[in-house]
Amino acid sequence: MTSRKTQANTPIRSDIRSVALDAGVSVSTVSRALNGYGDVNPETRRRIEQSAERLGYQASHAASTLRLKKTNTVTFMVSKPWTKFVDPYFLGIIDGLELALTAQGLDLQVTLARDFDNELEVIKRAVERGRSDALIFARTRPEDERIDWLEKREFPFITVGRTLRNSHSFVDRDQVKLGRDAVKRLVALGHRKIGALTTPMRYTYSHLTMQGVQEGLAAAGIDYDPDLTIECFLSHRTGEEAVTELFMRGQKPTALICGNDLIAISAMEGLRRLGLKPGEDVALIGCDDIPVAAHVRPALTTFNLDLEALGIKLGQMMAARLNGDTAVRHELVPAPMIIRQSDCPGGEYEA
Amino acid sequence: MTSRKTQANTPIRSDIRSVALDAGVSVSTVSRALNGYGDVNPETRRRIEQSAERLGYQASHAASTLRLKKTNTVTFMVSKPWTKFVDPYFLGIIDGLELALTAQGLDLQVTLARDFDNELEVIKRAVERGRSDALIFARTRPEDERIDWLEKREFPFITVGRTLRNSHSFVDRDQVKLGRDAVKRLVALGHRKIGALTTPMRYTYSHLTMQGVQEGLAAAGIDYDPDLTIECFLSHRTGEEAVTELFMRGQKPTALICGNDLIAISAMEGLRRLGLKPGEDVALIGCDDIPVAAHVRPALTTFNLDLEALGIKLGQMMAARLNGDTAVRHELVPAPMIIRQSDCPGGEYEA
DNA sequence: AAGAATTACAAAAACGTTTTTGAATGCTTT
DNA sequence: AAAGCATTCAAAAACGTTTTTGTAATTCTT
Repeated sequence: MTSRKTQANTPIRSDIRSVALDAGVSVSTVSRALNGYGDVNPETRRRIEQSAERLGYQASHAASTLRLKKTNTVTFMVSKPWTKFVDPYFLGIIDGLELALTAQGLDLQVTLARDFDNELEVIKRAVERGRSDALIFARTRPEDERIDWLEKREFPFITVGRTLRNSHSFVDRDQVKLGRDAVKRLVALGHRKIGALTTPMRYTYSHLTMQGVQEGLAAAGIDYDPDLTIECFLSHRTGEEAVTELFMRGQKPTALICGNDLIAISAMEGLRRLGLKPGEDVALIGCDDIPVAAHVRPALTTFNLDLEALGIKLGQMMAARLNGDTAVRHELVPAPMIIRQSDCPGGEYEA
Repeated sequence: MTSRKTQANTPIRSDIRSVALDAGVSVSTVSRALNGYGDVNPETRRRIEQSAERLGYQASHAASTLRLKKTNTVTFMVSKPWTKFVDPYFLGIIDGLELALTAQGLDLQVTLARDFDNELEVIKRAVERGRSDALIFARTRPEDERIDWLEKREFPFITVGRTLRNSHSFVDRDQVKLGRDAVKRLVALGHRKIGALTTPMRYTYSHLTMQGVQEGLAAAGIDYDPDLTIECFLSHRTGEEAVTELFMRGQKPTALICGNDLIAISAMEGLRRLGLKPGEDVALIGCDDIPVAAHVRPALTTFNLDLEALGIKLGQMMAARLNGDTAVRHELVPAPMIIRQSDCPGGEYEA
C-alpha cells in the first residue's frame, strides 16, 4: 500500500564495530571502555577513545535505547495557542529546563500539540512509541484528562501548574499570592472598585489568581462583585473588547487587574477608545512582564516570573525523579511585582 | 565509574509479540498487517488491528529506527538568543513546520543550541547519534561552519536564511526588497536623511537588508552615508543606545529604518529621552510586526512575515527532499509592509 | 486429475548496542 | 611447582522491529 519511497542517500555513520576494528579490539571492549567501566586497561581505553574521536563515533541512539529500555530523554509538550501572544512563556521555561537536564546527562525533546483536543493524542503517541522516559507539560486544567491517562499508565511526568487533584508533582507560580498582592497594592492606592480581566477559566491558574483577588478584596473589607470580572482569551483584541463590555454594563472600575500583559495592553486601547486615560483614569496591573511591558505608555506595572529558574527547578525535579526519587513534590515559585506607571501611584481616585 | 542508577519503574508498553499472541498469529504477520502490506487476509488484518488498538500497541520507535535506518524525524534547531526578544520568530516557524511535516508522516523534533559556539556541537551530536534524518536551522551567517560540516557529511538540511555560498536549499524572506521598500516609502514621504539601526551583522539577513536600503537610496539619488548606520544587538535597550550614539555623532536623521521591532520600540524611548517625538520629529520603520507593534504609541509601521507559511514551505521542501528530491531549492517569501503611524505619513519634514 | 500458480502465513536473519559469562594470561601464594 | 587470584579481554545473547525467504494450503490451469 503506502510503501514509502526509500531514501536517496543515507549519510555514513560509523558504528561500534568500525571503532573496534580500528582500535584492534573487540566490540564489547569498546562499549565498556566508552561507558566508563572498570575492567579495561588504561592504555587500551586511550586507544579506543582516540579511534572513536577520529571516526566521529557516537553510539546509535536507537540501538542503545533498544538495549537499555531507556531513552535518557525528557519530552516537553507545548500546547496551543503558543504563538504570538504567549511566546516567552514556553521558550523561557524550555531555556532553564534544557540547562538543568543537560547537566544531568538527559536530552530534552520538545513536541507540539497542534490544538486543544490534540494534546492527549500527542501524549499517547509519545508514550506508546517509547520516545522518551518522562513528560512535562503546562496549561493544566482543574480536571485534566492528560493526567488521568498518564497516572493510569504509570508514566513519569511533572506539570507546570496545578490541577484540582494534585496527586502529582508540579512546579507553579504562586498565583494566589499574586492575586492578593495586586489587590493589596490597588487598595493601598485608594481603589475600591476593582475589576478583573481574567485569562481563560479552563486553566487552573486563572482560578487561583481569582481566588487570590477575592481573598485580597475580603481582607480589605470590599465585597466581590462578579459583574466586575470578565473572562478574556489568549487572542488579540480581547482586552479591548472586555473593557468595552465592562463599561457597557454600566460598571465604572477605577482599576483593572489583568490576567496577562497582552490583555492589559489591549485594555489600554479600549480605555482610550472610551475617552479614558489608562494609568490616570483607570489603573492597570498586568501579569508576566513580557518584553514590551516596559516600553508601552504608560509603562505597565506587572508581575514578573523567572521562567528560566522555573525551568531549572523543573529539570532538577525530573532528573531526581528518573534517578529513583518517587516522592510527589510541589514547588511554588514567587512572582514579584514590578512597579511601573500603569497603576498610577501618584493619581487621585474617588472612593 | 558513573554507572547511572537503574530506573525505578519502567512503564509497561506492549510489544509486537503480545499483539501477535493476542491475535493468534505470527509476529511477522502483525508487522505486515500494520504496515499495510498486501499479502495478508483482510479478516486477519482486521483482527490484528483490533488487538493492536486494544493493547495500545505502537511500534517501538527505537526498534524500527534501528531496523529501518530511518527515523522519520526532522530536527529543528533553535539558536540563542531565543528568549524574550525574538520569540515569535522561532515558534511561528515551528508552527507551520510541524503542520507540514505531520501531514507527510514525519515527526518534528526541536533542539536548542545554548550559545553561539554550541551550535555546531549540537548539530554534530544530533547527526552522529542518528536521532533524525534531516536538519533545519536559522540565523545563517555569510560564512557558516555548520553548513560546511553538514555538506561534507552529506547530511540533509535546509536553512532559514542564506549564506554567501548558497549551494544548499533555503527558505528566506525577501530582505533586499524589504530594505528597498522601506527607503522608497520614506523617500516618498519626503525624507532624505535616513538612518539605519541594523540587526547584528554576523547574520546574513542584516547584510541583505542593508543591501536593499542602499539600493533604495541609490534609486532615489541619495548618497549612502555609513555614519548614519549603527549595528544593534538582539538585546534589551539596544535601540535606545543606538539613537543616543547617532545623535552624539552629530547626525540628525529624520527617519530610522530599524532591523526589528524591538530595536524600533526602544529607539522610540531613546528619541523621547532626547526630547524628540517619535513618529513626528523622527519617522520609524520596524521589522517583523511582533504582537505589540500595533499597541505601542505611535503604532509601529513595520514589515510582516507570515512565519507559519514559511514553516509550511520549509516542511514541504523537507518532505520532498527526504522522498528523493535532490534538487537544490531556493524559496523567497514576500514581506509586506504594514503601515501604521510611526512613519508619520502626515508629517512635514525638511529636505 | 496432475501440475502450476496463487494466497496466506511462519521462521529466521539483521539492525547496533550493552551486559553477562567465560576464558586466557600473568602474578601471587604456599 | 601447583593452586589460586586478578586482570583484561572476547563471545554471545538480548532488546523489538522489518523484511526476506520459505512453505503449506488453496485455486487455477489443461
